[in-house]
Amino acid sequence: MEQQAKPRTIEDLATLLGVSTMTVHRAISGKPDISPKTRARILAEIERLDWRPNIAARGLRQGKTFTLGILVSNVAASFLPEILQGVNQAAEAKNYHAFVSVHEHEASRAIRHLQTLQSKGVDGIVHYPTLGGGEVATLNDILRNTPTVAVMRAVPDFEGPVVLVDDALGGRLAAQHLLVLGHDRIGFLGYHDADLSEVRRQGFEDALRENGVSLRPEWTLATVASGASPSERDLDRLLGGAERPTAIFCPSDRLAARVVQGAADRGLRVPEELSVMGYNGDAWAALLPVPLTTVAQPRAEIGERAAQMVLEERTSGRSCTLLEPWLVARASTAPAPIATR
Amino acid sequence: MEQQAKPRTIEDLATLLGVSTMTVHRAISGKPDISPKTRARILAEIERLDWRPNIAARGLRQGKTFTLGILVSNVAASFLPEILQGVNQAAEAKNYHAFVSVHEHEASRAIRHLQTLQSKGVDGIVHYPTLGGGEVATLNDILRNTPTVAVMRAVPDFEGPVVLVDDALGGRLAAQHLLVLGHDRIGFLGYHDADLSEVRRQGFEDALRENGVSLRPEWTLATVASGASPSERDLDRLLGGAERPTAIFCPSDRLAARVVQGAADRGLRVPEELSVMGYNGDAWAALLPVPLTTVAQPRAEIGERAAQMVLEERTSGRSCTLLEPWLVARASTAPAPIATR
DNA sequence: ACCGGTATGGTTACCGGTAACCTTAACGGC
DNA sequence: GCCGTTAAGGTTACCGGTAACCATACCGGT
Repeated sequence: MEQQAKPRTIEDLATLLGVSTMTVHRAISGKPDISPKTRARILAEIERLDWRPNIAARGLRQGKTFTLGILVSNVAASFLPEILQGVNQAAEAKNYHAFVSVHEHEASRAIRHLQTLQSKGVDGIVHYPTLGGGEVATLNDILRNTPTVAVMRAVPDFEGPVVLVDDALGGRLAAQHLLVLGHDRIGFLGYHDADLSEVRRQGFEDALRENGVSLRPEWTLATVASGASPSERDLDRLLGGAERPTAIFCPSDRLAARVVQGAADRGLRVPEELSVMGYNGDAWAALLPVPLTTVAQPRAEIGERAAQMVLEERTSGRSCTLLEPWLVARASTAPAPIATR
Repeated sequence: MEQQAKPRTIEDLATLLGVSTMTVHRAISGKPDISPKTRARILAEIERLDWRPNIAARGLRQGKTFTLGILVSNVAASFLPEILQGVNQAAEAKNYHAFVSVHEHEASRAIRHLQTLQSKGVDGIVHYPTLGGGEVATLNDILRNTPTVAVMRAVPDFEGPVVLVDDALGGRLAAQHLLVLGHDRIGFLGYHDADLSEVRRQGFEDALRENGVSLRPEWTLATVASGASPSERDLDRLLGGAERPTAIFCPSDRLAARVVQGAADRGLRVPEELSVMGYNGDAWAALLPVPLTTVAQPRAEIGERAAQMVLEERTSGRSCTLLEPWLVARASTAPAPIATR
């Protein structure tokens, strides 16, 4: 039983089958000018011999690689898996292959990866921008040749399309929820170095004010470094005084979870004595001892939209897709306690 | 001020500079037969014009792409970010570009991605196997042409090299820790569908037995589906009886965290009345109200080793690198309480 | 003046596919 | 019998780089 040598190239295969490379090509590409019988025979042999074309060579000739590059800082970010899933799905639906490049928060690496992606000839790039903007120049440069879209975060000088979730609206939703529950002594604990935090706070505050409730300055802290935890001092300021809020809004679930814990440490019951709201809709936040009320985002859809925009080719300049977050009410919020002062 | 057209190909560039493509090539490749002056001039122009070669074309000619593909189920898995970081670093140290392909736990997608990676001509593949083995045939097939290494998990029929952490040793370390603390009423709560869980339990049990302590069958549960949480029934069985263990070992931090919570729900103090051990060294486990004692793994090193093995080309058949885990003692374990029975 | 060697650079073919174009045989119509 | 048409397939050039080989100028030595 002689083992047939595996054909490596389309030419090997053609020789093996006694036809020309073009005929093989017609069989695999669905192009006409080949008899159904011949096509069937060739496809069967390809299957049997487990041959696959060299995608790089095809891409070189066609000027198209059916490939989508995704550039992110780090896959640990809680919402990235779902965004990637969205991108993947939209890409595969159009027969594209999507892959992820990680830059670990280093601008030089991000730039290098962007250039590599372009050099590899990807048909589009989806970027989740987290760097201060050190890569924006490169990004704009690449944008001129390769469709590129940013997701989740608006970058000041980036000239390409963006897919965002309306963070101001998210803040408003949080405010409405607390207003309906009758709260009027309300605080905020956010990040000092994350633009998202500020936008969410702004929407939150606006909605409160429109309803005649003010966000108390003495209970409005934006002191935490993103990725860090609030200090005990911050928690004391919010929860330690005789005078304290009945509800606190945080622009992330992580922060909210810490506030809940800080409240517990100080003997405050959540939600009976204190309502706490998070943001993001992280899955783990539903599994906490006190499941968090939060504002959720359509993560998979962000990815899908981004992929679609990138692949639709209409380089119609800077467009911005704005998706809507929604409220997920769980156990960390409750009607405001009767004022006891 | 006329805007100079950007050269797209090496030929455009050569024409623009009044030299041949070969001279440009010599400048960028570091090959000899070019004067330092000419090289400097060309490199300067390349910089100025922001030209980069087409990597696909280069790869086609050289039969090498300086690219490494990583295939994983889902980037949400807690330890993947660090493994990816390790792979990335090792790859970049050798001027390779590493990227990640996600199959979302679907065998058909995994197979398709593996084939795509090979078709793209990657120089190596790092795979984190989570599927039941449906992709192993494809994997072995691809292995014949492209160096491939599996990480973290041993797959029965996979014929290529593997980088593993010694889970049995991890179990033994956990056992030793509890033995030193004087525990002899010990339980286990693990997964029923994860081989890792079983191996860790085995090592744990072996080390206990060698020291004359038995892992009580009535407190040894492997009932949880991986990814799920233990049922209240399971927790009751471990913690609810009058007769109960003084220490419990879990093969993951997630599980251990739930046990700690279950203990709190039942009025048991951790670690005074119950010691709980986790596994994985997840960062968040240090931030819990009771920081978890756990067995940590050299995650970045796993990635580095895998990348090195793949890139070192020595296709010396099935080799297996075994790395060692270590114990991280935190607050969830303490000396065994005085027996009160 | 001629030769060989070196320094520098150009030419050609090729990697593995595909687009554009060319070839052949069979058939039908008049 | 001749021509046009079509079905089915083959040939050639090309995508953008690079390996292998070729060409020229200039040098010192005899």
